[in-house]
Amino acid sequence: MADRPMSAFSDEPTLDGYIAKLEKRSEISPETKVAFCSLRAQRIELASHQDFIREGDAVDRCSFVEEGLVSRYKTMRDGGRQILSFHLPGDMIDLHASLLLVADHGVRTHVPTSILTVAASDILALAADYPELARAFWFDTLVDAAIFREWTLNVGRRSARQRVAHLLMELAHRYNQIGEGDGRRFPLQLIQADIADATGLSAVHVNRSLQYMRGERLIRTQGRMVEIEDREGLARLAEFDDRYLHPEGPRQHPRID
Amino acid sequence: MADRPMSAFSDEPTLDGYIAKLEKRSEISPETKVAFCSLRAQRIELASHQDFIREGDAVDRCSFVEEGLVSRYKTMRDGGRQILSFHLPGDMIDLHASLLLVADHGVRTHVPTSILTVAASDILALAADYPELARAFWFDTLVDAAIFREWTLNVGRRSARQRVAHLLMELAHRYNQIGEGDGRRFPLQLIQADIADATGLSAVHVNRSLQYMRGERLIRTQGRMVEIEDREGLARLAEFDDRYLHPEGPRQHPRID
DNA sequence: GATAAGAATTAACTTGGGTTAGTGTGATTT
DNA sequence: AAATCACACTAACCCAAGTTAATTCTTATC
Repeated sequence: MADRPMSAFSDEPTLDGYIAKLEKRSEISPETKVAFCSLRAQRIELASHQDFIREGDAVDRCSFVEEGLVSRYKTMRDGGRQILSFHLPGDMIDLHASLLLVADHGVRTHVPTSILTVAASDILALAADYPELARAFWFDTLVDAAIFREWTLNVGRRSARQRVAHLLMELAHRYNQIGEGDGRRFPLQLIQADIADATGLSAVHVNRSLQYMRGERLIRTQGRMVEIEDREGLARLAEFDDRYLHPEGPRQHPRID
Repeated sequence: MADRPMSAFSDEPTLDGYIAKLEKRSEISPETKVAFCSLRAQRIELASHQDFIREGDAVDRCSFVEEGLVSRYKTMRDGGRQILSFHLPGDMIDLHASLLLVADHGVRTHVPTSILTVAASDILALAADYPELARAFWFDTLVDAAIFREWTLNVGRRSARQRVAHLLMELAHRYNQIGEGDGRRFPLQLIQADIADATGLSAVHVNRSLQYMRGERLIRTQGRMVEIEDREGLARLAEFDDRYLHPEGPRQHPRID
């Protein structure tokens, strides 16, 4: 958390992070921006490894990560956990709460995290009034789905080393997208048991995989920071292709009258 | 295919199947229905095990399954395939084509299949004019994402037997939703290698898993038909909970002015 | 009804990753 | 500076699932 000092938090909860993300993808008119930013948001501050939403909870608010790191996960009867996605600052989580009524998965933090929540009904009303936003929300949902597909491939068909390598590549890319690091260095705010939960492996085997990658000079770690030493090598190992992250934004000017 | 005779195909491609699906979830006004059904659709007839879309293809049309069965999949360099989802008659596939430009996965048939395609720009224009439809498309995308999440759990954390059992339960439910079978019997239009691709297993191990389930009197098979003998038992084995299929439709009357 | 092709099944053997039960190690707390 | 805690790391052993390859069984097709 050293990179983003607590002093950066304004007292008034603002949704600037998400707007910044939208603007990277397509132009947003000033009116839309004003309307979105005037949503009444509530800030929630959570400690590390805290449940924010539990599976089965009724949900009526959508949430954004302002600062920190959260994951969405499902659990098995035997306690096994599968992490489904990670959400970095500026990400909207639980956009689905706007249309679905019950959470089919949990959300929890991995570091001290600040979350902003907005009433789902406000999001829907806004989507009805500003087609630009409706499209942006839909696009967000589509990218979400694309990432889930890639994760299904990851845990379904890749070897342990590939799975861990792929996760590291994804995180490096996504931290880069939000302006942290250069696509090679990023703060790995996860313990090895978390990586295991995300990759469908045991913590012990995650450790073995990380050591293999260090031994092959693909990555280096110093404390919580990861540095990708050999980008091509790691990408080759992971069969990583960043297209599924859809950094380019939605199709433009789609209306043909 | 015996259940749905080829004669059921009208000569004019119609999108009735999808409309029927939407109407199960929420009321659709007659005008919206007319507007949707007047979309210019093209029908494509495909043989069994044919690629319809290949990974990396530029996509500018959205497609619906009229009759048959298709899957979306990703492939590995070594030829390994991971099926990401199945699509039954009435399902919209590649709704994401309306906003994303390149397919990040392939689509192929498993039996002779008839597909209807509509220009992505027409879909977007319609979504802009009929908020009802925009919401329906978004909801569809959310349910899609929910199914991908469940599949990630399936291949990431469940045992081989559980994975296969879970897939059978999902298919039984979905065929039931579209009025085929009673939730116990359904046509399994997949070879064991397909099940392997969907569950992240080898075909041999799928065979072992199926035999286990037959031995435990959980399922019975006759040719391509599967009958679930012990619904509770299979659900328990699979840890199946149908909520992720969201049969209930989207949140109603969400607008609060 | 012979032939061929496509699937399902079986068996023998291998292996990647899980499990258990530890031992470091560096940060906090007292 | 001892004690505690959380996490990283190791080693020994095990097993679920993969691999290969041969053998039925089914289904089309001629």
